[in-house]
Amino acid sequence: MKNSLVSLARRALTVQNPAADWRCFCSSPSFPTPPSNTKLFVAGLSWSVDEKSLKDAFSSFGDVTEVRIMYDKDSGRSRGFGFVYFSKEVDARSAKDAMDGKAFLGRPLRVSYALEKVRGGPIVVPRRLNGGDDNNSRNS
DNA sequence: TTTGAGCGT
Repeated sequence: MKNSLVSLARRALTVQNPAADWRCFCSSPSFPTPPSNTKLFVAGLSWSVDEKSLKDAFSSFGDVTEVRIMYDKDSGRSRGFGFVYFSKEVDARSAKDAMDGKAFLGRPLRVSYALEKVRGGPIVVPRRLNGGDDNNSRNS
């Protein structure tokens, strides 16, 4: 019967890719363990710091999967900050807690969790929540 | 060319 073939064809077209639906579930914003905790934002780097030395410094606290330093495309020098990828968030936290504030190559190092990259959207920096131009009056 | 808050192809 032709009707049977049509039904089959319709079914095939209706099914499409079930994987697409799964993708939506996987990219749910309410994911329990965000991988953002494994990415560390390292600032305060000297202009002569390379990825190798940075990785060597952070690899002592855990498994460093990758280290990336932002370089200036014009001058080719490092921008003074980079990103360190850890395999475990516990190692990342240890490294952050240990290397944050420590001097690296003569410069104070600042380590914090990297912000999640958002496509086509401004990066939210929860750092400037402490006011700005107002003078802080200390209470004793 | 030289030193500093920051968040990336």
